[in-house]
Amino acid sequence: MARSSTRPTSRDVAQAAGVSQAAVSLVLGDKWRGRVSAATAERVRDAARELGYRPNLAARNLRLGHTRTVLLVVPALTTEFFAGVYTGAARVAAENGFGVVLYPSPEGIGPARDPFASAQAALDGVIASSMAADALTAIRGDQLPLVMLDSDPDGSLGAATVNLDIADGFRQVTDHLLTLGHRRILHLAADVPSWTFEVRARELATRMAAVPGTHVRTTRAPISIEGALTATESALTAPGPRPTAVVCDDDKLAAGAYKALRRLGLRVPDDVSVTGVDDLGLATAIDPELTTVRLDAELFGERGMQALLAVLEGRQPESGDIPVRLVVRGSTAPPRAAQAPR
Amino acid sequence: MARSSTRPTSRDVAQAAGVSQAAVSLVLGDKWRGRVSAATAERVRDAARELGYRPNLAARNLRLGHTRTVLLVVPALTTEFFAGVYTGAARVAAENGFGVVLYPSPEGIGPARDPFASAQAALDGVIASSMAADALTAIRGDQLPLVMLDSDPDGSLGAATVNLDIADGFRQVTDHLLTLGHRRILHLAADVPSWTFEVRARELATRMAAVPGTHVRTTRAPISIEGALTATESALTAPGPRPTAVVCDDDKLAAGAYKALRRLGLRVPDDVSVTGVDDLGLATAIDPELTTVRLDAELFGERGMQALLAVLEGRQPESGDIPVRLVVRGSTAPPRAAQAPR
DNA sequence: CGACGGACGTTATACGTAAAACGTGGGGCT
DNA sequence: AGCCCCACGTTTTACGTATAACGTCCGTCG
Repeated sequence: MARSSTRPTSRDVAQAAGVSQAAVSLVLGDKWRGRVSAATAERVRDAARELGYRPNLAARNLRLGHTRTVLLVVPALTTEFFAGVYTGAARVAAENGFGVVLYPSPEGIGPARDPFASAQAALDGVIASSMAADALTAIRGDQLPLVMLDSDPDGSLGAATVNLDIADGFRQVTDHLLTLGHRRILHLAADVPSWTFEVRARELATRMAAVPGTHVRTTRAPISIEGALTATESALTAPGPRPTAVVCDDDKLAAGAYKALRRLGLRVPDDVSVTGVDDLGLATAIDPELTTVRLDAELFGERGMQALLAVLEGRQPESGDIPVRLVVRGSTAPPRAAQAPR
Repeated sequence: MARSSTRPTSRDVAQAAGVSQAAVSLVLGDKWRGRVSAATAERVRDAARELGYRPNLAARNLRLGHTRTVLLVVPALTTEFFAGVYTGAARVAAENGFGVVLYPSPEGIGPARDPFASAQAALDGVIASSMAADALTAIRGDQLPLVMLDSDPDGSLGAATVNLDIADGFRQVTDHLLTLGHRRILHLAADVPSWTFEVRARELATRMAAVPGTHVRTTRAPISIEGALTATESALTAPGPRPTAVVCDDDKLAAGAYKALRRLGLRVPDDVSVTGVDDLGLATAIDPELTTVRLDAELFGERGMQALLAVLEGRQPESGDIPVRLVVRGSTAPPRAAQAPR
């Protein structure tokens, strides 16, 4: 496991395998048929794996004169629509050995920059959302400087983290609902394995447990309107006293909850209060407007980048969670029972 | 204007300026103080400009051993939230001489690919949305193979285009509303200079003009809920007979129209019908669910990529617009007048 | 008057890869 | 027996850049 501080090159692999650099290139480029014996090829591959060899893309691109990479320019605000465009393009690209990189045209990114300055790539570091969990193992393969967004600060990755203070957000939500008089809460949780969602569940549970006579039920749903709809519908038609409030991990889940409640003939907020998290456009598009925890996505990104810069310069990244704020709108009100005379 | 078929290198610039390649590197790297005379430096810069010199980033990266580029890994579906994350990160990055490239973690992009395979960059070609108009001039600076999405097919750019058949979509919308009995329509148009929006206005106008006794009014709004709200509100409170239907260029505009109508005490679809374009999550999140033109974003992306591949291989890109389909939901109904007995 | 240093450049080199050009030994064919 | 060609590699080169190391020429100072 003794690794040199510098990345292994094809020459290192060659030395380890006892062959020339050219042989390594042939084997790894899968052009060795009839040029290298199968046994030698195997030895080369083993050595490459052993050393954790990754070809230097800058060198390859320079040599080849092309990059098999394509740029997709999309309007500044990456909407769901263009996310789909990207997915389709990336699929076809992958099938053809191409890669796709997104370049959202800049807006408020300082002076108008050369659209291609951003597109050089090969990486000095990585900022990763904890929700993109599947990519993480591969990321650790390289030992690139890494900053995790919204990940367990004590996680095993040993990476710097930048977190939203989502625990405080859920504290605010819980206090708001308790103050209004709610005692039975349904937690519509995102069915995604991520630290940030675990925190939400834990915070809601402990906060409620501190108040006698309260009750929390949890139901999980994928982050989609359909998923939230069915999950909420079945949770609310279950036997037992009906919750007076639905706390959702996400605005989109809240939108699904709205639809479920409508379908059940219940009104928001008169019969049931609803809260979300994010405060994107959706929160004010639905009726009534959603009481939700506002996350400052841009600040989040800035802090993530600053942390990565710190790591790259050998400094200690700034610590401290990013504050969040509950925005109270029309979807929360005192429960019926509380409105009735005692 | 006679350009060599291959990109000029720093050596070409050197030759043109009558100096060595090293001098070019010094001047362009702004490290020439006390090493090169001001006059020579000026000559070098002129030559570089003249030849349209662009440094080869692969070579630079190889030489420097770093790239000043960072990867942001986001969950597969690039949501508005992560668009904000990107914006913030990109701003800080730009201030520090870094670039940011988006890598949405793949989902349904064939076999799980190396997360970094996509991130090599330096470009073979470009796919550009016509809405990212500001970036286009710079794009033409390089003479990279270019595919435009939803752009004027006869445009001056001389680039390949891939278009949605949005004209047919608006034909379907118009016919749907005419069949229901609507005669007075408000067109809530996107205030964005783009071919695709021009087509919508034109198609609606000509289609309606073919039917006597019909009338279209147009009001423009930025693509946001707030913008749509105020535009719709003022358009509907203007003097004259009230439109019985609002045709929106976009689902988000439709959501704004909903809010304006609610504020005016009008019900959808009983008092006013509403249509949109896109059919994203928003269309079914609002109540009633929106009658809208469904655009197949993924197919759009695939076709864009295929076209670019064709251009790169010297083939003729496949032609033919991408079909779209009107999805009828609860936001359209016959107007009151048509329901009344004749 | 000799040498010294600043102004102005140039030459040479390395980054890591891909692949063309170049061996070399031995088995099979004529 | 002589030759060729195949299996199996190696040596060498080039991609375009940044920069360390190395000249010159001339004015100036001791």
